[in-house]
Amino acid sequence: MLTEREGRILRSLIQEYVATVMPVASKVLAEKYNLGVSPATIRQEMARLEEGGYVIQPHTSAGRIPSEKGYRYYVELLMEEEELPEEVQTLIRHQFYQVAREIEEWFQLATAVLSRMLHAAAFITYPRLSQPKFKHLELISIRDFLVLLILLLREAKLKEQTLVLEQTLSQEELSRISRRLNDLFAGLTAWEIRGRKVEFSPVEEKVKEVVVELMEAEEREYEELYLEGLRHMLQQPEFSRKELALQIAELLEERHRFKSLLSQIPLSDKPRAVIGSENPEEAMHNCALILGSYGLPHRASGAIGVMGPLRLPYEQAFSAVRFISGIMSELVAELYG
Amino acid sequence: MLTEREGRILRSLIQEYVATVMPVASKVLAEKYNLGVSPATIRQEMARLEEGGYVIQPHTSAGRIPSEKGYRYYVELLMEEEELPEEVQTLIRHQFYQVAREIEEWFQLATAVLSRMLHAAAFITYPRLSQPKFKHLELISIRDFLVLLILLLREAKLKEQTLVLEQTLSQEELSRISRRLNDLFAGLTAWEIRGRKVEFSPVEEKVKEVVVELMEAEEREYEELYLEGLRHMLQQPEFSRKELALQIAELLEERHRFKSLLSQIPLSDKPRAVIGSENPEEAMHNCALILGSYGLPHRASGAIGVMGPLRLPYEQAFSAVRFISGIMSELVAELYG
DNA sequence: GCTAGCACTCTCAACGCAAGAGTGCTAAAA
DNA sequence: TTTTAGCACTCTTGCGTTGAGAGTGCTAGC
Repeated sequence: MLTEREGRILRSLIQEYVATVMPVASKVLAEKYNLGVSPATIRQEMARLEEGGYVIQPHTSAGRIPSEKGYRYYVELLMEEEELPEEVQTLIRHQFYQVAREIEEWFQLATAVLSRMLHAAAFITYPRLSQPKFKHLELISIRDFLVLLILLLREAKLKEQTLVLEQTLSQEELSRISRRLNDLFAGLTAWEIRGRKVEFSPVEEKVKEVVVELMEAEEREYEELYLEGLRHMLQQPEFSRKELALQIAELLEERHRFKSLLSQIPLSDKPRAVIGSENPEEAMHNCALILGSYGLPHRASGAIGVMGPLRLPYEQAFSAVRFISGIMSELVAELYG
Repeated sequence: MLTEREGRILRSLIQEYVATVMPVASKVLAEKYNLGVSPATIRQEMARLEEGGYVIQPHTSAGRIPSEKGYRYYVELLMEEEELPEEVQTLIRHQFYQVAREIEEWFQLATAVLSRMLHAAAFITYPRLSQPKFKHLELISIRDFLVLLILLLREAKLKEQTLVLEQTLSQEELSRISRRLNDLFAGLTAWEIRGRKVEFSPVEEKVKEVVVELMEAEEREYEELYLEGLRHMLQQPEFSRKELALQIAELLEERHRFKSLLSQIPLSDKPRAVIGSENPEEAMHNCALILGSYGLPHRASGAIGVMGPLRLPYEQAFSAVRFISGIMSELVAELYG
């Protein structure tokens, strides 16, 4: 626990560092932030902050930069959380009501806004249910034995798959089958469908199998992930060392790695920060993540967040993520009741 | 037009440069490629190649590197095109028959194979028809006024859109409407649907409008693009200068820019190379593109290709793209008859 | 407890220098 | 006439030196 003055100095130091990306000297702190003490005093305090591990001195004759511990302390205790300015809020809301009523459009917009605002990458996942439920299926004859199965889940998630049947069926027969299965499966989970003890024709049996598989796959993992603004993140000077940038690019290209990373971090109603080596993924030890959730808790919620260098404008990031996730929640609630 | 010996030297030089990424000296050419002449002679020839603009000398005491013109000449006249080795072909074919019968899976695999094989980024677009034709539509009630419209086109492309109606309709009524429209629109193009002079109810009219819009949007541009292996490309030493790498990352993140770039280059049955400044997009003046097509000509064809540094293994790239596009053509033909 | 002053340390850019690589040219050989 | 051996020349690259500048830690006095 830091004294009040140590805290003030740490806060100023972080703000200055976030703005300038250069080690911060005692002199500039004394000049720019009216701390009411001389550089010499600040130097003494900084030495103690360093002892405590909150700041780091790259070399003897340099200023200090915040450490992970410093950022963590800042996020926890020093940050003055604020709402986005009213004008910005209306501006963003406006944009959301101008695009089409489609979840992909919202994703696109949400990530674009976050990414541009924070000069970081932004991402969002599909809203996900712990137990996806069957809503509707449709079978459409493509040609000969080939049939397209379209499966709609309760949470408005659409899946498709082509099937190869042993025999050719007319569109009428297919429609009859899909009507029957729609009646039987309405509102059920994958597990409940498996347990349904009814006589099925071989074709129906096959369709049922595929439906269950698709639903179980859906249960297992986050669905497609929207990611945008990688370029903003990689422009930041901390990623000028090429290997760093590559590690990140690699991680994000292997979507499943990033997705499984997200599912390791429990979501809460408030956005939380994952700073540097707190992150299970080694490639992200030089990054900070602000991760929030949106949607209807326990029904259809997804993750949303930004990813940037450790030197993130944390206040802004928190309020932006909070605000956008709020909007997304409203939109999702409106659409899926 | 180069003499036979100049050609041999240029070819050796390019091969050596592609392998080592360092300016090529006369001595190593004489040693490694049995050209039957001494370094001194090679030096004279290289001086003439440089006069002709086929090679460049980074500075006086360095070897030569190929210029764009040199690469172009190589691709046109010097390259010995060859098939991929038999084993590799069977290996790849095998992989294709192991994944699910789904176009996305094939895309994923095709780009992964190309990208890994050539250490470059690989991409593929959906097969596209000059005139998409209506196949089937489905209306599914979501809640209150909200309806999900699913539109399937002849070329097995699925589109979806939510509609807001003025009134609540039951699933039965929706099914009746979709049956009627399916009968009326079967096999028609957007233009033909517009011309259909039939009495429509307001709801039907609205659905028709959306269908036509979706189909026209489909006509206008390439559909979603699969891109993979950006990391392989950016690992190449020519992209160690950060700005270059960033330009590319930026270009590829703005998908529409890349797509419109692709539609500017006419597709032919043979893969073609777009080298450096031949590319209309400035950010790609340091890249080479090998661009092929696949699918059924004039019916459902898409673009497929790789993108790497100028120093691409051109023979391999051509044969790989040719081979994979062949496989994709077979698969598409099989699926869409 | 705070601060002015000063010595100390470390980085960074500039400079010079020597080694090495590869060429172009010339004169002799084929 | 063409090829080649030999050599001088040029340019890059790496390394060590040096001086300026930045920022600190410490100490003594307020």
